[in-house]
Amino acid sequence: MKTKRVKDNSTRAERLRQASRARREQQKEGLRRTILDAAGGLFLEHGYEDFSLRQVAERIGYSATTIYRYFENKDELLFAILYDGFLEFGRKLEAAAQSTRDPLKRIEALGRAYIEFGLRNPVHYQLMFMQRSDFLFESRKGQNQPMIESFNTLEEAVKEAMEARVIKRGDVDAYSHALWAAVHGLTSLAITGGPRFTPELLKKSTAVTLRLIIEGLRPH
Amino acid sequence: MKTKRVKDNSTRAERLRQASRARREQQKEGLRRTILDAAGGLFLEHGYEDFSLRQVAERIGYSATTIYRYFENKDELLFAILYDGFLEFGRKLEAAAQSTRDPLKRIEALGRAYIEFGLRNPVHYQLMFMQRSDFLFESRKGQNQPMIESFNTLEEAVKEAMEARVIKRGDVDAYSHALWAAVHGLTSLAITGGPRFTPELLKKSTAVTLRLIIEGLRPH
Amino acid sequence: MKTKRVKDNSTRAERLRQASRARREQQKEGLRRTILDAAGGLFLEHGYEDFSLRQVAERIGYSATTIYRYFENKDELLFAILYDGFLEFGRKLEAAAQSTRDPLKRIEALGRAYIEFGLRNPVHYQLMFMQRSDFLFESRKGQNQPMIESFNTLEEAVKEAMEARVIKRGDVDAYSHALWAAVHGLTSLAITGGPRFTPELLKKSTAVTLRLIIEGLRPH
Amino acid sequence: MKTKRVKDNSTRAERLRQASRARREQQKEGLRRTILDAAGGLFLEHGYEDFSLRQVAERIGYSATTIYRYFENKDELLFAILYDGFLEFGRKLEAAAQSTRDPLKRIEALGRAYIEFGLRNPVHYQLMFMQRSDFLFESRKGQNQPMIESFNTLEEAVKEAMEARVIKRGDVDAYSHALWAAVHGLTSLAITGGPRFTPELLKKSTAVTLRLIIEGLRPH
DNA sequence: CATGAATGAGCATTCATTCAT
DNA sequence: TATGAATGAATGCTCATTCAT
Repeated sequence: MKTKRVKDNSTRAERLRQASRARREQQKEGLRRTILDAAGGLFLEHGYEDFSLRQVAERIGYSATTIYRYFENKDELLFAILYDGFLEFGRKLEAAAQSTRDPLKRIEALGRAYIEFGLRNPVHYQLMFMQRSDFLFESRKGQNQPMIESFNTLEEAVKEAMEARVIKRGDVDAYSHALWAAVHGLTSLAITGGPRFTPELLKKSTAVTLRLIIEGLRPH
Repeated sequence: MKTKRVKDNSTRAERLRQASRARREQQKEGLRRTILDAAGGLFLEHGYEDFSLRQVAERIGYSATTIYRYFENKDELLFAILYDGFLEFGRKLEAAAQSTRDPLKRIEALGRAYIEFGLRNPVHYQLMFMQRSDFLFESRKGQNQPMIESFNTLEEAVKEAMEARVIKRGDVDAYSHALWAAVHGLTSLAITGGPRFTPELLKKSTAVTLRLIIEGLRPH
Repeated sequence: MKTKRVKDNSTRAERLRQASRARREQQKEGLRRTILDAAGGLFLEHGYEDFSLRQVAERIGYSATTIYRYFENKDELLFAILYDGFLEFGRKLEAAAQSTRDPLKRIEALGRAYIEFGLRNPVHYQLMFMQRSDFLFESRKGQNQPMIESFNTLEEAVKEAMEARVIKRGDVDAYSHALWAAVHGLTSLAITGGPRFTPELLKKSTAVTLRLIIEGLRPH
Repeated sequence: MKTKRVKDNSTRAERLRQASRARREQQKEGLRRTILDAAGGLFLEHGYEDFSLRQVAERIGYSATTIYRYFENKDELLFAILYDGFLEFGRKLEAAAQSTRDPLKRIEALGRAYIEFGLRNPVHYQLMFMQRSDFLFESRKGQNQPMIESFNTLEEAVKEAMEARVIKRGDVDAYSHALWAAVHGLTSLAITGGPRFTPELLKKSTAVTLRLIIEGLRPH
């Protein structure tokens, strides 16, 4: 909604300098990345709706048309962000899963990794889990594999813990979703909540949430 | 005001006029609701961004201009939805809080009421908790009371339960947020998740989530 | 142009009070006048373009529809202002003409009266002489008599002064137009000029302009 | 910039590219002018209020959006006209001032130049002197220099004439404004007056007005 | 590889006006 | 006498996208 749009306060000169920097970076890494990053930035600052290719173009100091060299259209660009997000997300969860052999600690590690990912990559997180993004997958059936795999990592951990008898017997699927819900709830509230969620509150709540869930999962 | 002036010896004409006015007012209220509902529907279908007064108008079969008779502008319309949501939300939580005297059961009831509200009013829920809606409150300082009260209801329940020693001692604030996060996580995932979250899965997960949290909260 | 529009700073309450006052006045004098006055006020404040029946209606505390009881449409309202202006203008010039028997002083008196009218009735003056108002006369052929008469008053005075040999012989028409131009120039600059034309400057310039013209008109 | 790098051994391709760019730029400047002219035309025909970018677009046979490639927004377009006007106006006055060394003739020349400018550029003149155009300068502080300079040219001429004793001693400021008022009066009446001001009448009145003022200014 | 030119569609909002009551 | 309800048309402006170069 226009109402929300905040005019970019940076002067034209500043924007150009930024753009120039962007150009330099591009030589190293490819314009594609630059676009992706700029898009992410805008996303974060102005939200989903006030995110236009035009603005991305201006920010990176290239013409709007140029973006079309790298992404077929807006959705494609959005999908690229989304997909990148899922890849990184998968990597982080995997790493967490392998960080310990203790099934219970693994669950906790997964939870922490999840939350941390969201807080560090709010743009991706929003696109991945807080927005209707079905339409982005529509013409890309099967490409949502990464999301499924990530959930599998979680589920696997729950199953193993259950088999190791360190958590109560029960419906693995339901347990996994409950776990997911808990960490997602915290993450998304933190992202949307703005100033309400101070770092301290967040830390406290994270610890408590994870402890509660783990505690709840334990036998007895 | 004329109603007050005459006691009962209003002429037939007057009574008719009154009736007519009442009817008109009811009609007016009617269209207002219609608009609100249509807006909600669009919101749900197309998401936050693709929601325009134009579309609302078309959907209800009125001209776009007409909407302005009922809402001063787009934000006002959005705010109306939001506000309605908070009122109903508050009512539901309050009702849940008073549905039982057992502190532990009260917490569970609150959780269930929360989730249920979200699932039954996804439009409102999205606007209330899944979107940056600060800007709607910006020019309406003080009107976000309902939101605060609702959270208080939750916190109060946690505090009482703690005082009654049915849950572990601990940081009330953190516990409350953790509880909130858990129910919000489930609710929001269910809303965004689309078909993935089947009614059964949802039911299962809800039960499990609440049990986990409650279990986790219990002493020992 | 919207750019120029300045939001009405008065609170709603104030506006209502104003409206109520307007209502009372109406009982004495007729709503027609109230509308005319409010229209003039808006005209003055917001300029020609940002002048809407809607705003007039709001200002006087009546519905927009009501205005149509008194004026067939916007142009009619505009014309009424214009016409009123010409009537009053004619009266003022006539009075000035009859205020003295000295032909030279009469010319000066006319000039002063002209300028004074413009400064006291800037709204009317703008509509009468500073705007394309042909279209208002289009369907009212013959109703622009007052304007012609006013000019005649001027021309008559010039002619008499010439016959009385107190001013140089010459083209009466050209002299009259030159005189008109001089006072119009001052008046219109003063109206548009905003703060540039301070009261002092105005006074000085008025005196000088009239003296210059009169001086120039004198034989030798 | 490439033009600078190679001395003359530019390849044929490069030269072509240069030419193409130049042509394009010329075309660009061309369309800019076309827009400006069309805007001016509309202005003249329909007046200030009924002047919309849409209409300009339609008139030149381009989409409304296209205009935004050439002018950031409506105000910018208006300002461009205004500014062009002031530049040309300044040039014309300056030329008139330098056309003679006789102080009295210079004043007359300035007056003639003024009127002539107005009649030849009615659009610009209206925007410059017959309309509230402050708001266009609002965000462009300091850019209204040309207007001030022009008035200075006038005032300077008056001052010099006074020092040369060819006009009466008196308040330079007041004299200048009186002079300005006289020529402005004639010019603006001619512009608004439509058919009433025939070329002959205009010529006559111009001559008379200037003679009157000059005559009035002369000592004795 | 990158751009400039251009557009059609859309949006929020305001306006003059009509009609039934 | 006055109003509430409603509308079609217009406005300034932004957006995603295409096309030729």
